[in-house]
Amino acid sequence: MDEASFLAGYDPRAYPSVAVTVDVVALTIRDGKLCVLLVERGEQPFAGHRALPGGFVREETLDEAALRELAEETGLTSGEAAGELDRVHFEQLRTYGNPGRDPRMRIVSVAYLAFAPHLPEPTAGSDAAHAYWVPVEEAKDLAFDHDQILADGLERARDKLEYTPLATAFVGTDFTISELRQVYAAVWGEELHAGNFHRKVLSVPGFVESTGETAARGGERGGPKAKLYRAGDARLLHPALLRPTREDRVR
Amino acid sequence: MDEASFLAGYDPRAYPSVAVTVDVVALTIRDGKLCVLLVERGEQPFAGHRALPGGFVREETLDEAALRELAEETGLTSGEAAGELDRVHFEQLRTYGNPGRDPRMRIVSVAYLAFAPHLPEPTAGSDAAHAYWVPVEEAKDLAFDHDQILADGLERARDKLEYTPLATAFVGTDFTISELRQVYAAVWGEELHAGNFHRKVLSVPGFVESTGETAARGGERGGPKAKLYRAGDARLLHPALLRPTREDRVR
DNA sequence: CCAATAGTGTCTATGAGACAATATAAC
DNA sequence: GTTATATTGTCTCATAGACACTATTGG
Repeated sequence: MDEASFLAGYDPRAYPSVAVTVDVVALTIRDGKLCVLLVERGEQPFAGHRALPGGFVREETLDEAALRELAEETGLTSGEAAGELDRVHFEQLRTYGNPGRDPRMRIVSVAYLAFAPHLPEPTAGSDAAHAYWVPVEEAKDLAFDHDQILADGLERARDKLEYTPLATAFVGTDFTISELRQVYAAVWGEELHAGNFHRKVLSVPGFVESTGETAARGGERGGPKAKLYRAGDARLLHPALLRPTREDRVR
Repeated sequence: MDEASFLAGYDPRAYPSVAVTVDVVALTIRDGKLCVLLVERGEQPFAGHRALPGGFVREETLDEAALRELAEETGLTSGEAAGELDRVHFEQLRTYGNPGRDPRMRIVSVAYLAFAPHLPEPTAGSDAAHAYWVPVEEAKDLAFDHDQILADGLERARDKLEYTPLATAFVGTDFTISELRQVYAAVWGEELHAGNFHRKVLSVPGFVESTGETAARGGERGGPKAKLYRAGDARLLHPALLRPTREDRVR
């Protein structure tokens, strides 16, 4: 029986109540580490545990709900700070709806993935005082099934770095090739050969384009001033930047 | 405010009622064409239109709901025919929840993608009498946002053929390289060079393994008897079988 | 000066794809 | 026999990655 004929004959409110929420895996890079935005839970269940930011879906699209939740948790809801959210890349990750994933009632949660260049630390005193960035390797024992959601989000992020220009969502509008390489290193958790990476990025059509400008200064410990680039118009990278040591992932 | 603290303070039943359904994009190959399973709608809205099979989620996981719906629509619910479903590859596609996607109420639908070797035509007289396989290029003007869901499913399927052994889900347990090539041709909608495809498939570790057997007979119009293979243990293809003419998809 | 980094050059191994060649089986 | 198909061979070009080298800048 299809959805509609079912609907025509039944009142859905007669069914056990189901709630729909969004949860957001928001990733950024701070101090060379890949970090995820977490909130502190003060109440049962999972009091004292950390969780992904999220909340109920209102009269809005799922995408809007996810963006709203991120804005609320980061405190970037107004003023010039709200503009920061414009550069955040958003995409739906996956939906989690196992019975029992929330001990109180049936909750179906649509998880989103967000990639941010460098959002500020949520400031104390705001609504978001209980939210903060945590290096992903320290984000363990999250509430509900959020460990799984985070793991799925990280896997997606690592995969998409290979064949999309997603990495540019983690840096400013103007960036050096080294900065881009550090994004890959942080997300993949391994160093990349600077020379080969440099040549490869420039060889992918539409990945980056030169601004003609040069960085204000060299590296912290010396080195020439790097050229600046901005994101190109490619939506897919071809050829892709395959990550090393993918043999493990094959079987 | 996160999901849980919100829950603690609010009765979700006070919110506008939201229903959760699953819709299934079930694909198979019949007569060399990629086909999708559709159901005929007899009632408003969208009476006379076709739709993807789907229905409400019950006290079960989302995956179970999708599998159940497919079983009901294909009539493969009992006996030896039910075993056919064991070889169906299932994966979650995406969730659709825009307000207004169903004109009657807020419905959030979790879409699934199913790849089947060769399911029988749903038999008349069963519950599934109103369901049938349709070549994807003829599947237009579907109910609700199902055109979009189908398009997303096809895009996913085409992508996954590149880097996963998904194509083996469309053929029997034993198959020839030519049969595998015809799967790629049907899903990608373009012919592939037989010689290069052959060598490439065999060069990917874990994609296929020889059975040692040979097909009972040659091609319909002549040719040698092909060797038989079965799916290997690879979960990802490396190197990938990149599809031709991907330049269009880059920008 | 010294150390670190940006950027380029070179070499090798591998894969993609065009094309050709050979062998086998249906009709 | 004729034709289509399975399978293998060969050649060329592009790319990945290892490694080396030069130039530039901060300290």
